[in-house]
Amino acid sequence: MPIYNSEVARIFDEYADLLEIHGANEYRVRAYRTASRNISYLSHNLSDMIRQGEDLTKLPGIADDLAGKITEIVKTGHLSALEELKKTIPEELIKITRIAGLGPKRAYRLYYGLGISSIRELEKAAREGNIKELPGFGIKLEQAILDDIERRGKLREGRRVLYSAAEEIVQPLLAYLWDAKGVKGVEVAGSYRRGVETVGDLDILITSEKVSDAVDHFTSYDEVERVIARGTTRSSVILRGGLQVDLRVVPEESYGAALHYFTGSKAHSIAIRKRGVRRRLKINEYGVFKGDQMIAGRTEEEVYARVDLPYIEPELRENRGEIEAALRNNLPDLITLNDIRGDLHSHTNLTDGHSSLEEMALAAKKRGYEYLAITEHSKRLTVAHGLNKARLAEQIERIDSLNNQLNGIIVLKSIEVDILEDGSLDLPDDILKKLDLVICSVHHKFNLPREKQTERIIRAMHNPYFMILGHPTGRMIDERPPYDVDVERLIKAAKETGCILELNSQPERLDLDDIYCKMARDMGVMVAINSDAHSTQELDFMHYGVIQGRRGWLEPKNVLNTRSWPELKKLLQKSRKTLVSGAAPGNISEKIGAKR
DNA sequence: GCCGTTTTCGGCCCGACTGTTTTCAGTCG
Repeated sequence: MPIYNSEVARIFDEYADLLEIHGANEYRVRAYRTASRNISYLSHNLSDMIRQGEDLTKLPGIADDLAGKITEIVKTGHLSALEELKKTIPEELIKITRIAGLGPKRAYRLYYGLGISSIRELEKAAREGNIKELPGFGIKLEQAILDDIERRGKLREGRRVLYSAAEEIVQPLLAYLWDAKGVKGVEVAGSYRRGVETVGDLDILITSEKVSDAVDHFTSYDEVERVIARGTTRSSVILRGGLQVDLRVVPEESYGAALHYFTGSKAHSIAIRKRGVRRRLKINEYGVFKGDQMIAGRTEEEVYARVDLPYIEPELRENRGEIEAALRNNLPDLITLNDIRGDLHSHTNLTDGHSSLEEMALAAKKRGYEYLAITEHSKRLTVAHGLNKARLAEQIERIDSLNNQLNGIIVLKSIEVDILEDGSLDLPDDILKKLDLVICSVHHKFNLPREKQTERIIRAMHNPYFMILGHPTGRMIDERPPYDVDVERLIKAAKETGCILELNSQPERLDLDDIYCKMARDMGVMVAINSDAHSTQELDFMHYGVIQGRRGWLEPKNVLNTRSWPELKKLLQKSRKTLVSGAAPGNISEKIGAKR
């Protein structure tokens, strides 16, 4: 059973958590966290590196000690130092540090003072009034603990909200904040601005001539349930529904510095400030300082310029190589919604969609698209009334006739065909061959062992009509984990067989995720960003996919549906001819000119 | 525990806010 990078990263993170509670040197803790983060974004498998005798200390943040620990984990599946530590500190204490107001120090005191090692015990002790008696604790902290436990109960433990749900909250809140007297600027920062698929809280930045008015206006917003902090420059509230919103009021001359600082990510901010330190500059949310003198801060561009970097787009700010790319003058020219020329995945009311064929076509035209692929489910998916060969043949005729009537939009004859358990497709080649486009997806048997699931999909990719792998991991954020599949191998197989991977824009899917998008891009495999719309309105989901794609460093040239229909048609036909004629597997990505 | 334009030891990002304290520790982002 090979150990994956994510497992090594998880073990290092857990070790860091326990070390912190144990009171270890904070920089030692930080070293494990840094290593964990670096490992989880690595595009090479650590197991492979060790087997091939590569030097792990070449990796950032890894020296002899951690290289040894990685080797131990890869060879034995666990870390003995972590097992030892668990004997002195219960691992459940980690959960306690996630409660608002509690961190490692207080968790440790709760454990040694009252023997508390679980949320349940914590709640009981707080209700009985035992916590306020501990030194360093008091009545307010005790109440705050109870409040947070209750809030988590409502929200489900540690839940973050989908980006799309946060978007619904953000729009009216921003409009409301603009109404305050003296407001000169309002912007959302934080993970929302970086386009992260789920948002833990909202960070809003405001510039105003009347600071206290702005804070008053904010805290009296109709949706505010509770005010949890109220300072002169910062204020935090909990909205109905449980989402926390932090407001920061900043002066205009600091706006860029503040926006940069509060957009994060934390890792990116730290890396930027370290570059500042090396230049004897102090960078904080008020600006860039040389001694006591402020030398920049009105715009983000100014801040970057002071550490000799070009502007870096928010979606890239994760310290996953964007600073190094900026130094090489090699930042990606990120895709935008305007680059998208069509949608290659949609359904109609013939199967499980809600709009008619004509309605979908016209809605796509209205969005300025050149083409829309109607990709109904295939017969295996009975709950969705999937099409058999005869019904698909009828649909092909309907689309042909619709295309004769329509102007300015082309409907592609397509299918989202099921990949069966043995890796064959749910419809025969003789009908697939009549289509413009074939998406292949896994919709059942999610629980196959990793090896079998991976083989199943790779076998399907060798079918000459396989063009796009739909929602490659099947995950539903917060609802269903991805099926166990080796995505790195899928990307390699896509490269070999000339297949394209989908980035599905349904807000709870966003599958591929950002990290795998970048991996596909780095390996020269193209991505198709599709809405998977089941109604005309859902065509607008495309923008979620574009945001995720930007987080995955995708440029227009990496994305299939930035091509015009004639280009796309030529490429798909060419690719199919190569594959059907039995020649060596072609590579659509290379043919279309995807670089890198 | 890592790292090196302060290079093999000494530093490692920075400030606001709260609560529990009488000057600051802990948490948070």
